[in-house]
Amino acid sequence: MSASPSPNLLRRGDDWFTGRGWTAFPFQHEAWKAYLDGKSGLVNAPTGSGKTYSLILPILLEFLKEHPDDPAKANNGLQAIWITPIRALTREIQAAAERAIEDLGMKWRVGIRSGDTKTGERTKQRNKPPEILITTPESLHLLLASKGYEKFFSDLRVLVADEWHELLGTKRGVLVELALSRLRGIRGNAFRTWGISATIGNMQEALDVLVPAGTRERIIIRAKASKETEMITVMPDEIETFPWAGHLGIKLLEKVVPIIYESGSTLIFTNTRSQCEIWYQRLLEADPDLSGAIAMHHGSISRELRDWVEDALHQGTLKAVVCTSSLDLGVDFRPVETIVQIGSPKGVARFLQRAGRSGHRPGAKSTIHFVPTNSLELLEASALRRCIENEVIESRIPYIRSFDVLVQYLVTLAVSGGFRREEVLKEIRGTFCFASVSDEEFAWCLDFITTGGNSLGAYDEYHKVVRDEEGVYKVESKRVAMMHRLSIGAIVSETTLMIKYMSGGYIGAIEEYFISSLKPGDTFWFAGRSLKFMKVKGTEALVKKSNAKKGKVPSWRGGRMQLSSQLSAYLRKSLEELKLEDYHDAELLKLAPLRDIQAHRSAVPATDELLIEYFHDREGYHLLMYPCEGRGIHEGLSSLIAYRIGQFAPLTFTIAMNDYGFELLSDQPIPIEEALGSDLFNLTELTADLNAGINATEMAKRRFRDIAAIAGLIFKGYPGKQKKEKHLQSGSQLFFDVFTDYEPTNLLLQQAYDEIMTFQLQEARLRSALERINGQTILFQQPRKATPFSFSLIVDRLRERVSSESLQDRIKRMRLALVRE
DNA sequence: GACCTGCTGCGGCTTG
Repeated sequence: MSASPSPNLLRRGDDWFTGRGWTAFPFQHEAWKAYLDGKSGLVNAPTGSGKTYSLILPILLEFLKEHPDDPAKANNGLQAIWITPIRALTREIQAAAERAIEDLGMKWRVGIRSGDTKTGERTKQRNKPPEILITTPESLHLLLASKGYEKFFSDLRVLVADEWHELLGTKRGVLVELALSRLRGIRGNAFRTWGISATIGNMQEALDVLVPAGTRERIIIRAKASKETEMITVMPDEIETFPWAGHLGIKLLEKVVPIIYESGSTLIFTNTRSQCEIWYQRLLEADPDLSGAIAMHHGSISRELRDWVEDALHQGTLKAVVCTSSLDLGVDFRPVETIVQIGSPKGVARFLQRAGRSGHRPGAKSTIHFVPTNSLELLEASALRRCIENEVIESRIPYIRSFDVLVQYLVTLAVSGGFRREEVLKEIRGTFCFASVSDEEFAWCLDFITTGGNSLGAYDEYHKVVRDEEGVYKVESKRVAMMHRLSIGAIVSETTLMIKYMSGGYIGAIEEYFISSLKPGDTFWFAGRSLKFMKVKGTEALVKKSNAKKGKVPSWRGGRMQLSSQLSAYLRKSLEELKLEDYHDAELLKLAPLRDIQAHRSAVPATDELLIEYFHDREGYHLLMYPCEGRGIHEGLSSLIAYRIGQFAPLTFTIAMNDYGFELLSDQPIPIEEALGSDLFNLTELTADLNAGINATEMAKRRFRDIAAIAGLIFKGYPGKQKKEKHLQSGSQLFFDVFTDYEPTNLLLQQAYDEIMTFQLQEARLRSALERINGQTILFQQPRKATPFSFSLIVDRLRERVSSESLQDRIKRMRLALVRE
C-alpha cells in the first residue's frame, strides 16, 4: 500500500505506522514534532526501538508540507546527511529510508557514500546528489576535500549523527564536529543537527558537543521504556578449586555448552581475539557435535568470512558465534536469544550493550550470562549487578584541542577550494573541541601546514599549503592532494600482514611481531583453522592447511580495557559487603571461603580503608596496595609511590598493576612504615612527583605515533602497500626527537603529553583517588605469604617477564615455597 | 590448585 501523502500526515501518523505493522512510540512523535518545530537535538533510544524512523520521517514530512502538490518532485538536491560509525549500518538505514519514501509515494533517492561506493556511483552522486546521503565521518571529510563541495551541500537542511555515543569520546567524533562547523558555515540558519545515542552518563554533554549552544533551540528526547536486563552469573561449583588468577575462563567451559543447547541462537563475547580463538577450539573439543553449528567472529578475520558468519547467524543456520566486540554493533540480527560474556566486561555500558543484543525487540527482556574467569571476577559480577540495578552508567569523555585532527582538517579544506583564515577560525571556535584555541595556536597550525613550522622549514614536503595573494590557503600540488586524500581519518591501525593460502584466498590479518615468532613449517591456529606457516611475501603471510592438532594461537596488540570508575566504585562497595559478611547476592556468598582465607592471612578492606600488604619471600620484598581504582590510575599511583619511597632509600622496584591494585617488588627491604608516617599520599607535590616518577617521555613518544600519523607527518603508504611498522615507528620517533630538541612548544608534541595525562594517567581521577585515600584508614598487614588478593598481581607480573612454559615452573616453585612455610 | 590476554572502527593510488 502507498499512503497518499498529505501535510496532515503527522496527525494521522499512527494509522500510517500501524498500517505497516510498526508501532509508533511516544518518543517518535516527540521527535517528529521537535524536528518540525525547527529544533536540533538528541534522541536517546535503544537499538530496535524504531529510532531511525524517529528522524527519517520528519525529514520527509517537512518536505511534503512545503511541497504538498508535488510530492514526486525529483532533483531537490541533497537534503539530509546521515552519519554512521560503521559501513555495515549504512545499508540498513538505506533500506529503512527507502521503505518510508515508498510509503509516502515520494521519489527521493537514498545514496551511500563510503569506501564501498564505486567510482562511477560517486561521479553520479556528485552530478546529481541523492536527497539523503548515508555516510561515515571519513567519507564526509573526503567530500569536503573535493572541488565544489559547497554547491553539493547547498540545499542541505539536516545532518543526523547515528550511534553518536560511539563517536563521542573519539577523534572520529572530532571529525564530525569539524565537518559540522563547515556545514553550518555554508548553510547558516537553514541547518539542523540531530544525534541518536544510546544511554551514556553524560547525555547533556553529548548534545553540547554535537549541537553547540546558541546555534538553534535544542532538545533531548528520551525513549522512556527502559530495557529490562537479567544477569545470570555462571557459578563455579566450588570456589576452592576455582582459579585465583587468569583471564581465560576455560574452567567453566562445560557450563557454557548447555547454555548453547538450550537456546536457539547464542552470542559468546570474549575480551580478546586470542581468547576468542581459544574458546572456539575448546568448545569444539568439549563437544564435537557443535561442529558446523558454531563459528567465530573478530576484527582480524577477513570481511568475507565475517560476512558469511553474520549471514549464517541471520538465517539461523548457526547456533552460536564466539566473538569479540566486533559484534557489539552492526548487522541487525534476527534477535539473538542468549548472550554469554566471558570475563569481566570492565564497564557497565559495554555489558548492557552486549546484553541488548538479545531480546532485540521493544519491551523484550535481555538476558546475559556472565562467566567469571577468576575468583575476583565474582566480586565484579556483584558490582556489575548493583550498577545495573542503580542505573549507573559510564560517560564518554569528548576530546578537546586535538590539534592533529585540526591540522588534517585544514589541509582537507585546502585540497578542495581552499579556505580563508578568519572564516575557518570562527567556525572551529564554534566547536566543543576547539572553542579555546587562541590566535597564536591557530597561527601555529597555519604555519605548520604552510612552512612546516619552526623545525621542518627546510623540508619541502611539509610545505603542503600555500597562501595566495587573496589570502586563500590552498594545496597546489596534485601529489600532496592525492597523498592527503589517502590519509584522511583518525584511526591509526597496527600494520598487519595478510594471511593467505598458497593457493589463494585471504583469511585475515595478523601482526608482524607474531609472524616473526614463527619459523616456516610452524603451525598456528587462526579463524578456527589449523594453518602451516610457509613464508612471508611482501605484505602477505602465506600458509597451507594443516592437520596438526596443536599450534600457537596468535595474539594481537589491542587496546587495554580498564575497569571504569563507576564499576570501580561499586567494586569497593562489594568488598565492604564481603568484609561484613553481608552476603546479599549469590556471587558474594560463593566467595565466602576465599574471604576467610584473605581475612585470615591479611584483611578485607571496607570502603573507608586502604589495604596495604607487605611480605618477604624468595622473590624479594613485596609491597601491595589495593585502591581498586582501575589499571590506569594504578599505573600513575604506583610510579608516584615508588618515587616517594625512593626518597627514603635508593631502591629499584619492579612494578606490576591490575584493576584492583599494584605491587612494588624490591630485592631490598622497603622502609614502608617510615614512608607511611611521612604523608606518602600527599596531593601538594602530585604533579611534580608524578613527572619525576613516571617516564612521561617514553609514554608520550608512544602516544605521538598516532598523532603524527593523523597530522599527516607520516605517510602510511599506498593502499595495499603499507609501510613496515618499523618505518612508521622510527619516523614518528624522529619527529618526536626533533620537536623535543628544536621546538618544545610544538602543539602536536604538547598534545602527546596532554593525552597521556588525560587518558592514560587520568590526572583528574588520580587526584580524586588520592583525596579519597587521604581520608581512609590504612590497613597495614604483614601476611606470611601471598594472599588471594595479591595472587593475580604476582602471576601477571611473572607472565610479563617469562614465557608461558617457564611460567608453569615458576608457579610450581611458588606453590612449593608456600607449602614449605 | 592456582598460567596461555589485551576490542572496535574507516579510507585510499599509480602505471603498466
